[in-house]
Amino acid sequence: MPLLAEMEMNGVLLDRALLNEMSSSIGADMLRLETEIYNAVGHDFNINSSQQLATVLFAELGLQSGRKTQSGYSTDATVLEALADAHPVIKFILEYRQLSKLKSTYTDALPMLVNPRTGRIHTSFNQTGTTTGRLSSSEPNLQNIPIRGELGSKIRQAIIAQPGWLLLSADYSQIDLRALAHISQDAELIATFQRDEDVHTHTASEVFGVPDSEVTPKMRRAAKTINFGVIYGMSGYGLQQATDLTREEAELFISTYFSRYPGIKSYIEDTKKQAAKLGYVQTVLGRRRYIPEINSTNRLAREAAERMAINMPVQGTSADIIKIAMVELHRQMIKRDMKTRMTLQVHDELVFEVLPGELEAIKQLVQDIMPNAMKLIVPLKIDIKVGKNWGDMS
DNA sequence: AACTAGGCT
DNA sequence: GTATAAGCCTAGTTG
Repeated sequence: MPLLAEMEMNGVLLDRALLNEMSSSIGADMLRLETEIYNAVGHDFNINSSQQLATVLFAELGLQSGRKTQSGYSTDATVLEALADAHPVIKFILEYRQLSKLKSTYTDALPMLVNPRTGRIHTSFNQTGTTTGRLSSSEPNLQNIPIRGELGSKIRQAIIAQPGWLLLSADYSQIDLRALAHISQDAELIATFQRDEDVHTHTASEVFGVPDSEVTPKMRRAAKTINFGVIYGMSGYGLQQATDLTREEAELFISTYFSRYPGIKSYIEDTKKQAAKLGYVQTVLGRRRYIPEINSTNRLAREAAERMAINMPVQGTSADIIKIAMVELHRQMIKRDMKTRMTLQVHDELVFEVLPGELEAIKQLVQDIMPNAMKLIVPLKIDIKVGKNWGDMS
């Protein structure tokens, strides 16, 4: 029996042959990279050890060390990327790291978690594991299956429907920013969604002072970073780190953003004040998160608490919305005695394993229920895709 | 068990 | 002077 705090859903099927083949080919690539790395460095060492790697890079090769961790110099991807032109071994290490992650966490691990009785993977969806109201997923975590890059997308293709069936994915479009528009009541952000515009393009247009039609990909990318950054309480420094802007440009970018979206600025200020006064913040539905550190005399601790306070109502409201949709969808599927099953939730996305004869019915249900799960001041939109696996859908 | 790193939304 | 973007889970290394 699962704990009350877990949902045991139907499980998903794996293309084991695909994963097997990927494990082998990744393993072969890693061996090649290993040799390249040892040659470039002049000796063997454990590439998986960040400690040993730091010694090699910063003490032996004399590369410029950067950020420090608690125990020494960081060798994470942002540090290595900055060193990519300084020594040929860096690119090999970055590639090795990527392959190592995908192999150990996914292509090797997933097949071992197939239940011999059902032939499926049964993750646990933990309902009490987060501070914001999101679900989490474990053993295995099916909420962090790779999607980026050729290999990532290939791993996702290994999550398949049973023969003759289909997977349907329905994801909310920009749900966090729509929740933010609702909570903050910012006029400009509300108008963007009411006009059904591309939110990142529109932010770029506002901040750079050009028409939407003249927003370049680079401008849109910067706007996207700030749109997400705002939800997380990002600083000028943080924006600078995440983009190729200078510190001054980043500061200006943020202050311009707040002048164009004054409701967002007030939301952030009001939320910090409310949290300090009450000791908690809450979602639209009243789900609370207590944040005792909000009044800490330690500035770092207090500022971290402020960012949590800013983020929780947004992330938590999105979680409330998709949970309502899940409950209602489940009810309606039972009522219609459908064979189609809800199989995964990934924060703003639901995945169903669909009997083809029920495809139109489930599409209709999803389209009726998800956008109407909660009435916000802006519309909720979803995108629906269908395919034989989770990797290529249209 | 703590730490580092990296996968996802 | 210092650190600086929310929420998770898993794997490998180290002591």
